[in-house]
Amino acid sequence: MSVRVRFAPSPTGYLHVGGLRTALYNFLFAKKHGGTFILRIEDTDQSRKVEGAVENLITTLHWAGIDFDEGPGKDGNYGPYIQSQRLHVYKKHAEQLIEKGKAYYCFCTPERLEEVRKQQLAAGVDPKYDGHCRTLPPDEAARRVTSGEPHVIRMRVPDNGEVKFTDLIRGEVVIQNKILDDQVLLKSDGFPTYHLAVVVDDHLMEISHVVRGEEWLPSTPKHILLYQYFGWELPQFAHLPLLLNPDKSKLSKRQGDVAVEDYRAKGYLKEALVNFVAFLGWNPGDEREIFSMQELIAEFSFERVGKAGAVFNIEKLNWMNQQHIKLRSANELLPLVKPLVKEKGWNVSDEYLVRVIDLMKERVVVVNDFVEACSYFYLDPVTYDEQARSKNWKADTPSHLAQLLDKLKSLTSFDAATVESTLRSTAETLHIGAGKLIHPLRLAISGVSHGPSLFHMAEVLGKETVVRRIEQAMTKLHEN
RNA sequence: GCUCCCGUCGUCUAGGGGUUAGGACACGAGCUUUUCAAGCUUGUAACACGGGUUCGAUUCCCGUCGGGAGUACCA
Repeated sequence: MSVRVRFAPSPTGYLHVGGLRTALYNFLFAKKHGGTFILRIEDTDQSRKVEGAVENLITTLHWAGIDFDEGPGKDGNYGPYIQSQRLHVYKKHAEQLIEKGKAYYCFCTPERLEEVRKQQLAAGVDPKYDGHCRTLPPDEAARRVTSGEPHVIRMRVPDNGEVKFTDLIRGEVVIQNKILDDQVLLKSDGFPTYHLAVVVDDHLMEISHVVRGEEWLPSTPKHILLYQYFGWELPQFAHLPLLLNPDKSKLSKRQGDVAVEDYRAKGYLKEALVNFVAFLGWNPGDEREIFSMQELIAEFSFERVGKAGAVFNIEKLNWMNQQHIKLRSANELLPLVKPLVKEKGWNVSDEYLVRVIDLMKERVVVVNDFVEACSYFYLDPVTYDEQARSKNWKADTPSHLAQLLDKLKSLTSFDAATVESTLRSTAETLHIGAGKLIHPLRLAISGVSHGPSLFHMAEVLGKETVVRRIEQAMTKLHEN
């Protein structure tokens, strides 16, 4: 049997990192088994529809390297892939169930339902549909439907018995029918509910494995009942553990960023985010942690997916991002850094930027740090770190620096080694430690006390800039 | 409330009837070093609890507790 899996988000906003992981596991599983990965849009709730959300979803998935084989704009033979375009399909199937006696028309108003619920709650009973329309004679129901009375279609759940199924991740799960509600399948606006739409679409699209979040586990028995009512073969189910906030509740906005594009905007690499999210609930069984998409595909399996929820831990993501940045060459990083520099209005050549990236690569966490954490590569310092100044800028510093400046000015080549030997020989002549020149020089040319190798920094900055900044520092730091 | 799921360092996790319970992030110390990182070495830190089963349970069973999810004409 060929593997066909799907990622089926509702277009209610942006791609959530939890959604990214669900999509990723589906994708990995499909690719590993030479299967098909499908994107299906579950937009059956008109009130929650957000303009542009589908496009955004597709763009973000593509950014992450998760491309679908079938989906909106990429037709296989199972389209359309947007549920709002399949309304007639659901209606037909709901009616089929009515004919079989497995579903029935319900004319209860929302007000009555609300009232019933209230009473049940007050009486300490489980809130559940009371079956008011369950026994309506079919001809009467049909008459009321044709007369245009508002109605929904509900599934008829057996009063007893149980539903048993095997989840690829959780093993055997058993649920008693009697706790299941007569779920609405077709809403009064003619749209299906999730429960009808997934089952119908998963069957029609020949989905072999339903891989989704754990929040669907409790409603899976309803879906299984529907498969049985239709006489369809069951797919395999795999319910993924949830992604959690630091306080262990289901990952949500409010406690941090949840949109994939937020992480992208902050300068996280797609490789890092994918790698990180893959490891939230899965591991290869050994001690390797840094994985490429290809490696994930090669090694992924549901057997190695855990059952417990996983806290989304930014610290670890930061570390992984560093690792992936170090794995990339400066040239590969260039296209990511360039737009950020442009945005700042800084005008530097690609060649220069590559040298900056090379110097900073080992000390940034996110790509944005290439511009945020080292502005001295682009602008002369306007302020000087006070702590560093008081520690390293002594009374005799200006005269020492003046000597160094003279020698630097006369240099014909300004590579790191030359600058270093010049500085060291100057220190020797002055009978002072090299540190007496090194620290002030760093402060003068960068304004701060930390950063890449001083001599390489000087080389990249160039003689002209270094000379200018030393002179600036000597006047500015004198004023205080 | 009810139903279901889950429970190894703070976090992500490996492991599994007998182990010095392993790794990673974070944190501490050291080395390196012109600084900051990185890197290397190293330290602190975990089997939720109570009963069983067993020669022996962290591992298997039951219960308790804890956490989460679901309980809609939302997905």
